[in-house]
Amino acid sequence: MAPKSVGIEEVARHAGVSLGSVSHVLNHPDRVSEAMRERVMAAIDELGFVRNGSAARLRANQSNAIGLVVLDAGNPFFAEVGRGVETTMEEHGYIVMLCNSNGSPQREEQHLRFMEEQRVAGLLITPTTARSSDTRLAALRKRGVAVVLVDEPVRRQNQCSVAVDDVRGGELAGAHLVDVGRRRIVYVTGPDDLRQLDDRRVGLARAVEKCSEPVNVDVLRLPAVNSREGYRCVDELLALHPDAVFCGNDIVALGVLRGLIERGVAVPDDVALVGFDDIEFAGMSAIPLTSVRQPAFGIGQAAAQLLIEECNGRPHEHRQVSFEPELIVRQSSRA
Amino acid sequence: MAPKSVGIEEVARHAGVSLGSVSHVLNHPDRVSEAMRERVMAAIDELGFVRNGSAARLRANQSNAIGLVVLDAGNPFFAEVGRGVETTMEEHGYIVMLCNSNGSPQREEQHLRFMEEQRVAGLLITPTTARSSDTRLAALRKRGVAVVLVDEPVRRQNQCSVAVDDVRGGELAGAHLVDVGRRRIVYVTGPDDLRQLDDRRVGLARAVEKCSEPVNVDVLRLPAVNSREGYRCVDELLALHPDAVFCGNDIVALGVLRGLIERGVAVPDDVALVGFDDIEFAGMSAIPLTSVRQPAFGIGQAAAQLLIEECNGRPHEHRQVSFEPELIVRQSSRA
DNA sequence: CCGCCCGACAGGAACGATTCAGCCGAAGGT
DNA sequence: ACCTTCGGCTGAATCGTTCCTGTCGGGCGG
Repeated sequence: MAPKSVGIEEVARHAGVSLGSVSHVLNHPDRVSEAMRERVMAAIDELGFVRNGSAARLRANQSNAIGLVVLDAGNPFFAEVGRGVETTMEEHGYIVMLCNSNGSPQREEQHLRFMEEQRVAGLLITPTTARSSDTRLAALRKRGVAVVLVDEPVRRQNQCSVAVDDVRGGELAGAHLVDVGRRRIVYVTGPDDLRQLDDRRVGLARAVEKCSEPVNVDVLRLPAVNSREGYRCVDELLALHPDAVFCGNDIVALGVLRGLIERGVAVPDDVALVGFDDIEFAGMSAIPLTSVRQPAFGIGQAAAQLLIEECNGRPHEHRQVSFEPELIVRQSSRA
Repeated sequence: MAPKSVGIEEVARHAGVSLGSVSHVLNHPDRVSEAMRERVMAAIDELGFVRNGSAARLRANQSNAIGLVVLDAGNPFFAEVGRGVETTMEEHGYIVMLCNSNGSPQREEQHLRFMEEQRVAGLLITPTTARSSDTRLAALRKRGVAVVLVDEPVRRQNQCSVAVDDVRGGELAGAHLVDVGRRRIVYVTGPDDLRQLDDRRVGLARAVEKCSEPVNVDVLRLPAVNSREGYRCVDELLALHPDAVFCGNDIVALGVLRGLIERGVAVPDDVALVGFDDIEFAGMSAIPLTSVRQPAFGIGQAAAQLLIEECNGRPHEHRQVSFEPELIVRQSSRA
């Protein structure tokens, strides 16, 4: 079937030059004469030669690809982060391989191993759980792979990271809900090991403590953080008789919102609703959603920038970039 | 700096066995004794060995990775297709590399070349434009790479493809709008070379022709197919005085919807609105959006299935899978 | 005119895993 | 007791590039 894949050698023969010269044309066009370049290029086109990246990397022991492992590629927030990463990486000649861990440590593990086998130059990752990822990431770093944590806070000083202060974000949301007079808040979160979601809960709790009147906070834990689960949990949610609901992210909030509307619950009059991320659709939902904005695109860009610095191996100081979250108040929680 | 990356040879030495045996343990665990396997595994763990995928592929000249190149990774429709692909591929031990062409042929070209250099086993692609992609895809196929077109209709019989009948989808939408008494329809589309969007327009035109009364159809072309552009174009859109708007996809429709609402246009009374794709958020928007559903997850699964068949090289007959679109009527276009 | 230097190219040794032919020793058949 | 067989293992050849070392010829200074 395969028409004897053509290698650099055949190109050389066809152009009547040596093997090494072909390589030079490809990698150091400035070091060869014009005539040579043209001859070789002609042969390449004619034979339809494509360089074998595996062989090249085997020899060079590094590639121009970087890996991006996200928690949920279907979440517009991460899609936007990805766009930021790609934009920056493209400018620097890197290729981005996007992998989706779907919040599953096993899948994450699988992807990381693959990346490691591919000898990627660097890795951007939103870890599923700090514990499970730490050892593998340490191993990667020891092997010389640059690693930048995305959407993960300063844990230790020995690594680069980009994050939004999730606690602060939760606090903003909580303070706002208390402000508009809510006293029975339910926090809707996901599987118990997602750090971001937990930090937001902590922030909420902190804001609530500052209130002079007593405020009740319940937590509703979903098996997965997506619209469907948000929609499904509404009965359970209403059983807690909240006057406000704060969701760990917008896609859950949108699911919840739909459920509330279907049951005739008035938003925000009966129940105020606040999400997190401020994805594009938050402002377009049935009742425009109050949300805590994260600068997704900027996060991606910043992470890519850090990774590039680290890849270039300059005497590199690990840095932690932190973005401030911003509360965007819309109709779903107005007084 | 890298601590002398450990190779298979060092593992062999450490375990006191031959180099070939280590390879056997990794690739044909059934052909070696229990004792050997344990010894080698211990050495691997101890040294933190990770196989060099480049070397392996160089020798084998094929990998277990497949590429997925989509038009817009930020569009929930493609995200869902991606999920379908990943789910199926994972079951068969393949790794999916997701690349985003963002509708740009250059970027697509860049990604395709990268994939080719990587010697991926197969490729799933939603081409930007048929013309620009055709020659490169043909080259890939000639080189023995399986290629399946995603969301692209039966163009020729010599390739696999998975698609939804976009013309039919457009027809469904058009017939519906005519049914609910609309006579001044604007079709909102994107850059002129996107096949899907054009097919939908053709379907719309076909439906309109069947109407006994005269129906006016205008076309509004946006520079990009996203919410922002949809939102921006509303003034221009309203200048055409439509009583119905059909958008090439849901994300544009959601942008348009937001613009209409802000301007106090009553939906569906003044203007009926229909989208395409039926993404998850369509049903959750300010005014639930009528949309033409595509089974995104199923499309991804089917495409992956075809690709796997083709990869396995069985005497493979190229097949074209076609899904039927389904009109989901919601409030945005109800009579 | 001779030697030197320099640019342009040729040739070949890695890179690390795979795989195949071959080897060895034990078990089984005659 | 000898030959065959077979499982389990070894070692070397191999994949396609890269990059370093060598060679060759021409230009230039002495």
